[in-house]
Amino acid sequence: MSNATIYDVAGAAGVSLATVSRVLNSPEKVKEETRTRVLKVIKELGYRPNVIARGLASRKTTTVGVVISDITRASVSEMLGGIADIAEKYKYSIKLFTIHDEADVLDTLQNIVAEQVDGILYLNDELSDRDVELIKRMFNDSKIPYVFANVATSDPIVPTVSIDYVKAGYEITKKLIEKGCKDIYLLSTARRYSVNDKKEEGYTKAMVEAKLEPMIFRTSGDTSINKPHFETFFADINVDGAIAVRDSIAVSFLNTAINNGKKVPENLKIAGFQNTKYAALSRPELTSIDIPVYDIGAVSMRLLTKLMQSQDVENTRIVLPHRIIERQSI
Amino acid sequence: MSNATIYDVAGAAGVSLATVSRVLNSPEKVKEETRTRVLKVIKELGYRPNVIARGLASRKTTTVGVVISDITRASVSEMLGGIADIAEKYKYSIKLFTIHDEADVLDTLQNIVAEQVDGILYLNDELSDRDVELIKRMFNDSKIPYVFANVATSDPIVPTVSIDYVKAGYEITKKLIEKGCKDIYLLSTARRYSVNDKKEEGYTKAMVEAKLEPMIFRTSGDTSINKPHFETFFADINVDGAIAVRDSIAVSFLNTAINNGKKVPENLKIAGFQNTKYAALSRPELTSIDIPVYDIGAVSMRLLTKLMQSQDVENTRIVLPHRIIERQSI
DNA sequence: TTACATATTGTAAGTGCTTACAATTTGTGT
DNA sequence: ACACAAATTGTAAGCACTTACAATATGTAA
Repeated sequence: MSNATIYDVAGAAGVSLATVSRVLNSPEKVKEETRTRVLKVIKELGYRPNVIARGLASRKTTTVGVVISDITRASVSEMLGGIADIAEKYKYSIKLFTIHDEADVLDTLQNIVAEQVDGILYLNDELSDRDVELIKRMFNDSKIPYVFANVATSDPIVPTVSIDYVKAGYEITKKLIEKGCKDIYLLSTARRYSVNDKKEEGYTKAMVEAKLEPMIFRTSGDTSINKPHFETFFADINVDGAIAVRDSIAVSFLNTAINNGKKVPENLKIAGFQNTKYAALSRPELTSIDIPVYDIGAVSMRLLTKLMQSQDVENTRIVLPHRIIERQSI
Repeated sequence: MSNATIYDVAGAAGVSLATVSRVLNSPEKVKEETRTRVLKVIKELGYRPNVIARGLASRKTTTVGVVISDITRASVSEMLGGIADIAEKYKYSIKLFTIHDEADVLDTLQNIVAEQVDGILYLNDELSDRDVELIKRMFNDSKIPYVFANVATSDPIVPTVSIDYVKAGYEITKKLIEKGCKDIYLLSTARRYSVNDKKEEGYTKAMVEAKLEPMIFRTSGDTSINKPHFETFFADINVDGAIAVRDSIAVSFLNTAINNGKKVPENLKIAGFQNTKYAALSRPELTSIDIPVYDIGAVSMRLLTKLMQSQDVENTRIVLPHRIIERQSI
């Protein structure tokens, strides 16, 4: 079927292959009459230009590489949703690259470059400033436009779409303090993520301002691990407020608390981050910082398209708004 | 940097470009000595073959297309995880294609074919038999190997990796009956999914066998919609057992039930499907059918690689095992 | 009608690789 | 040292497009 080539079309339409190519790429350069004739043949033959050949000849693949570490995380897949929608709109294809921390990052990136993508979207909230610097240099060298999505970096140059995690951490902490909490814990991950560091920064700032002692409890993001961890927590710790860096951690903590006789929100107020489905599916429902993950994906893809088409971009460091979704848990 | 071409390598190594190509593609055909020399130059120049040019010349792109509808669903992203891991192992790249029901499916598929992928993985539990037939014909025409992942089809030929959803539905229903439930509802989606139809089939079979009345309640998969829906449910309906086609629906139902004074599992036993994180994060914890979603992805990708390399495949319809994870909710 | 600008189309040279085939080198047995 | 086969390397023709440049057709004003 649709394995017709541009030659077949040219032959059937009685024109040269260059004309067919023009009909597809710069139709205004072709006389109306022949254009419609060629288009008719194209439709009849079900012709679709071979994307690979086009990519080789034009040195553009209309493909973007999306680099992710763990796709199964809810925030990542939702971001991908936003990316996919915008990519489709601008006719870009998406090539997925997973990167593992054990692996040689530079090596993987070189592979990505060899894939001839037109641009790269890097989603990774675990990136340190040093990583960012490394990756940035690599992409600059190969002159491929790139955008970091949901990466907290202090580099003032790299194109980034994210939210102000420090502010978010500060605000939710302040809110708990206003509600009368004194012993507020931040439930964070054992492994360091740059965005979680920012949340911690905001939390700490609010606590110190209120002359309260900041207390960070680190555990795993895995429910089966953090649950027993939380069990021991209630045995000997005094707590009337908790902010978790992820909703799933917050819900796990909330369940354990209630099983240990705590009343939420009366004795203990809990909030999460991300406003995922978990928040709406807990009992009581969880207060959470809504992070526009889908939008982060969509906006970063949009920014990348501008960069790829070397349009002027006024601001390459976009901070999206967040807001506190107040539910029953505080 | 790494924008060296095969000519550069050939020049620097003092061989023809054909030899360089051989070093990369069939190293046994080139003398040990020159091979090491060429490899050394390759490393020095940081040369990586241009994947696009290679694809054009060899008519193989070592890329698979993965077709999905809604990537944000937990089961989909987890499947993608399995796919990505196996793809990496066999050095295949992944190109993502999202397909919307409003859109012209055939048109989208033709685009995918034009992308010159070596194989296609179709993830979509919403597919009807008629859809499958259509898609199958399309792929056969263009001679591209394909595998359906997590699609329930009665077609005996199409390569598929899935689980026995009828059996799963039957088993969980039977389990509730054994535990003494009489008024067991199946909570399904308003929109029809082929896999949900299978679950319903198994449920109905078990109910009829036990001389109980099968009752299917259809609602949205969206919590904010099904929650009020469930509220009205308890006003005038007698129920002592519920099986939901998704964990998130089960948890939403469970929360509403408890808020309406039901005791779970004493008065009401609830089970879900998929054994996602939601199941472990509900209170009480949710019994659920564990569906090896990651494995479905991994196995289907493995099957596809075999098909792409036209290896003999004994069985192209793979049924993976499921099992009931019994927790506190039944 | 002619000269010239402009619109339209065709020709052919890439794009960076693979691979069939030809040419050359090497090794073997005599 | 020679004939021949096998191993190794090189030459060149694609692969299916894009695009600069050339060629031709068309339109306009004098």
